[in-house]
Amino acid sequence: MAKQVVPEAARQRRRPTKNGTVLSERLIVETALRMLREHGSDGLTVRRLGAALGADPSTLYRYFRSVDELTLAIGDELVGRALHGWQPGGDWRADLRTLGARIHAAYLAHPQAAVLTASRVTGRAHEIAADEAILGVLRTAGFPDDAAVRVYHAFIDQSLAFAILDAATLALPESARRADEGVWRATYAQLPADTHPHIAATAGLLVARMNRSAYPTALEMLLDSAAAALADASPPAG
Amino acid sequence: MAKQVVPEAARQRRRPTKNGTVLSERLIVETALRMLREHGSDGLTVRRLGAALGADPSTLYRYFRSVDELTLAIGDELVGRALHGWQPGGDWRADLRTLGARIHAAYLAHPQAAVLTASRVTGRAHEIAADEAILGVLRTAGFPDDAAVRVYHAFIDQSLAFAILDAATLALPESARRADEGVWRATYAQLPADTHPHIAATAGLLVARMNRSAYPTALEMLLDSAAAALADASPPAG
DNA sequence: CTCGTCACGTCAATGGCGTTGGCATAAGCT
DNA sequence: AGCTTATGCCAACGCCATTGACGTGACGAG
Repeated sequence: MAKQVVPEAARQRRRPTKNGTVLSERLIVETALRMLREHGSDGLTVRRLGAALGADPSTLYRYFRSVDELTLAIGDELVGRALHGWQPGGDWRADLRTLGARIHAAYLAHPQAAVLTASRVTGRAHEIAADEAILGVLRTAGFPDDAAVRVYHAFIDQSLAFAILDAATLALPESARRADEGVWRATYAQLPADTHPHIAATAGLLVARMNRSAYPTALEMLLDSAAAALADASPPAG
Repeated sequence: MAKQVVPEAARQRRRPTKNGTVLSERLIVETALRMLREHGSDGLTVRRLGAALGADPSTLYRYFRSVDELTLAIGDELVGRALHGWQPGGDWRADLRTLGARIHAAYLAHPQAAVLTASRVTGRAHEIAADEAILGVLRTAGFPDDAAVRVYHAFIDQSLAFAILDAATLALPESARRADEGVWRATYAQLPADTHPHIAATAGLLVARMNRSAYPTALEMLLDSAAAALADASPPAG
């Protein structure tokens, strides 16, 4: 029989843990986010999370059926933070830029968490709100439904893909990051010109660009292409 | 003292394992790839990999210092398969399209492996060959070095980001995939129009597009933009 | 043909992990 | 005051990656 997990709203009879903290879904997610940031992707374990909260590890299963469910909650919290306080401004290009930048920033603020929840569909409140917001921007701007869905899809994919890619390099454990960086300097910068002429010729430029994000450029290309589609769909008024 | 890992070439005195198989770096990587495909991302463990090879788990540490190193080898194998037999054709746009498609395909053929190695720098042979190939295509086509590096960077990022994003949804454990799909049908398709008008209005279109990749479109946008940059840099001959 | 070396396979053990079922207890309702 | 039950704790299970000590068999040297 599946263990019962009572939804947050119905929770009532909280008992403090041994050391006095009072648990809640929110407190757990926030603590998990902090642990991810401070101790890396591998630093978050049920046992350590329990310890950080002063609670027995097994207690957390009263709030989340599994680490996977906790993961989804963390992801949705990230989306929630990204969208918090956002309002559409009326210019769809500016709106999409802002939304994209917010998502990107939220992910980069917690790269380890971002990587964990990459590509999952949470179906939780914040995620749904984000989808509704994006579709709303496009449809309000006059995109026909099918074009709106196309642009929505491309926008989501591009934002997520780049945010995750950027986050992934930030989220690597310190050791892996140093290893990867070492590989660049030790291997790429030293390749002889006779076997690898093109890398050798551009090694300096390559290393300099190493940690730049390609997202802003890609987003502008997407916006241009969407604008062209919109112009086609709705011929200039008057 | 660090355990000694002898490079493949220097290996000599192979002894068959208990059940007769003769190990090699290549055999291990290929078995790992098969296990990933068949049993999912969580299905690959040192213990199970050992069992599949008929070898004691600890034996694998004679070939790879850690699972992380094995992971990098798997990633490089994927790149190697993607580029195998490829030759530049002289038209840089076509070449980049082909390279992108090959990488994309190789990743999608082993989504679990692709996700594992996402965003790592292996510094191994195949990866270096790929970088050299891409830079070669661009510089041979007449891109000045800085433009070549810019396009290279955008191309790599976009290819990898989308390949990984696409692979990630394929790579989820069966349970998570069913859960995510269920969320779409159960949650998104059922949202009432008064609270979520935009999702409700486009639910059908959204669900239909669910598993389409945004990569091809994004790649064409990138190629167009690169072509424009090239035209600026080298005014038409004649 | 013999012998020594040592690469490589195996064994056993360590400490960590997620997860579960049983139990005690205190919060809130009647 | 008494009952129900949500919630925290405990102990245990079967996994995991990794390591150090131990053999043993293949090979090169003579």
